[in-house]
Amino acid sequence: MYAISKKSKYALRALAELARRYNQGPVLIAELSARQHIPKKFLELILLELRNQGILGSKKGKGGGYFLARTPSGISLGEIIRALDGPLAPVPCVSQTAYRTCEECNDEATCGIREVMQDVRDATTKILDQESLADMLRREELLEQKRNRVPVYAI
Amino acid sequence: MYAISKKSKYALRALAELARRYNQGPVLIAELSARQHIPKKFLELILLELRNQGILGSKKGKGGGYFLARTPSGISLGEIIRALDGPLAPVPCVSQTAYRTCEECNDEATCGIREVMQDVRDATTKILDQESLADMLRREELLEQKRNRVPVYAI
DNA sequence: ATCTAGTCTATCTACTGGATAGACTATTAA
DNA sequence: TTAATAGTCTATCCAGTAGATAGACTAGAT
Repeated sequence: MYAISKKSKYALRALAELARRYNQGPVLIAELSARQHIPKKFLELILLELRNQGILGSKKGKGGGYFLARTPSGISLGEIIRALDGPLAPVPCVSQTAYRTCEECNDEATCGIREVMQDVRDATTKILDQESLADMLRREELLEQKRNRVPVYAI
Repeated sequence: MYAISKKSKYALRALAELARRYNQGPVLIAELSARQHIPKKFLELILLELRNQGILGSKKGKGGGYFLARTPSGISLGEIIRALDGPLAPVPCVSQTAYRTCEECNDEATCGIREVMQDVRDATTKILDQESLADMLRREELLEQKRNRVPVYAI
């Protein structure tokens, strides 16, 4: 089913990098592309979209580049994914941000599928809307520490 | 993002109908198609696939048709969706049933995105693998009752 | 035997995800 | 003020998939 597109995944990685370097000035597309192994031209489109959505800011000319428009704790993963992949809901009829009726549903009010899908939506938005870029970086730090405590004894 | 395809949605509706008529003999594709407003030829493919996966049984010839291979409480929504749409995981690198490494991930063990997506996967599989067809029908009954208790006073 | 109904293969169209090319424009440092 | 730099935008492109349809084939019931 694979709900997250490559686009969003690339975006998350690029934004994580920008969050790590928050307040250290603009970062070049070329640099992000190289460090995160993201096709440069594709990344351009992604960053542009994120800028239009108010998540990123940019600066042109020499010394320019992209930077977070807000603090890393003020940007949620849910917001990022919604910006690029649209609504988080598994089916249109349970979307909060882009509701659309199922044309063939005999009666939406008593549809069991819908109720279950609503639960799924609630569960995923709860996670993704709570989790900020800052939270995600914190997770990475913890994972890093954990790995260092459990070294792999191999040559 | 819309994780559930029409195929799965059609399947859920058809299976709900078959669950409602469990132990009442085979049901014709044509009848399922008509009652649930599902394109007949498309439904054929879906039912065939579900049969190959051991979720449905079929009987040929006059008086034939499709029927549930197991009891409605023994078939989970997760199983159905997996059969038609593949793994429930939002990204391949957190799938239990079809793990695939992210080719460009610098270090999967410390990937924050991955950890969050794991949480999302856990949350959705918890719901979908717990919920059986029987549970879903029960939900519909409850919704029905609820509606009858809150009548709409309109002409 | 023959009718009925499921099975299977092939095919089609439209759409979308992922990606690339290249011209254009704004900024800034020299 | 101009050359270099770096972001912006539009146009495409290709492959794969979703959704759907057609028709021949096969097994079973009566």
